[in-house]
Amino acid sequence: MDNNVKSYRLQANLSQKQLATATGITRQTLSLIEKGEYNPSLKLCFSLCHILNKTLDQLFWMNTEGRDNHEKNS
Amino acid sequence: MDNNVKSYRLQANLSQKQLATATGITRQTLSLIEKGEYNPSLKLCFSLCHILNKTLDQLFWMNTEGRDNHEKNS
DNA sequence: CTTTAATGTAATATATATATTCCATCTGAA
DNA sequence: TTCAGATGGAATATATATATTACATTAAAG
Repeated sequence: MDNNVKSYRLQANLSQKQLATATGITRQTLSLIEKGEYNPSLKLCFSLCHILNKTLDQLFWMNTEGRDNHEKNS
Repeated sequence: MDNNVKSYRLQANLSQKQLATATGITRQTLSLIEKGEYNPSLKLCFSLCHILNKTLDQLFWMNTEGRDNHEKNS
């Protein structure tokens, strides 16, 4: 459940409270999401993507070496 | 909550039952997801991505004209 | 005409995401 | 030192995702 939400939030110069409010969730939920201790719904992920102007892959797809690259050009 | 799960499942020549079992969910849940009447958790999305060998964006990111392209090259 | 695979759908139960409220800690500014 | 913003964390309540079970329809195969 790791993600890039925190780094993109900081890039956008937003506090947890600001991002949470803009996204329509609570600060506590966002805090747990950033810490990777949460399993958010897809709809919530979309909301975060929209506010941060990123795609799902940018925010949530961690390309570790364990995971293969899923052959993006196929 | 639209997605490309069904088309990629058919591309992989899998039945709903086969994909659901491989993913660790029930056929009913997969059926509702494919029909867009569901808000799956991110973990479940990851499982589907893994089995179908696709990324989150490939399976769940619908670039309609309503949604902007989030400036992928920034 | 049966049988079976594939899919849609509904009712209920359970697990868990999310909100709400509250408190603690830290940092920077007055 | 005091105060306010930012964050982490816990307890409880509510909403909803998901499983389970069951039944229906359609199409293909015997």
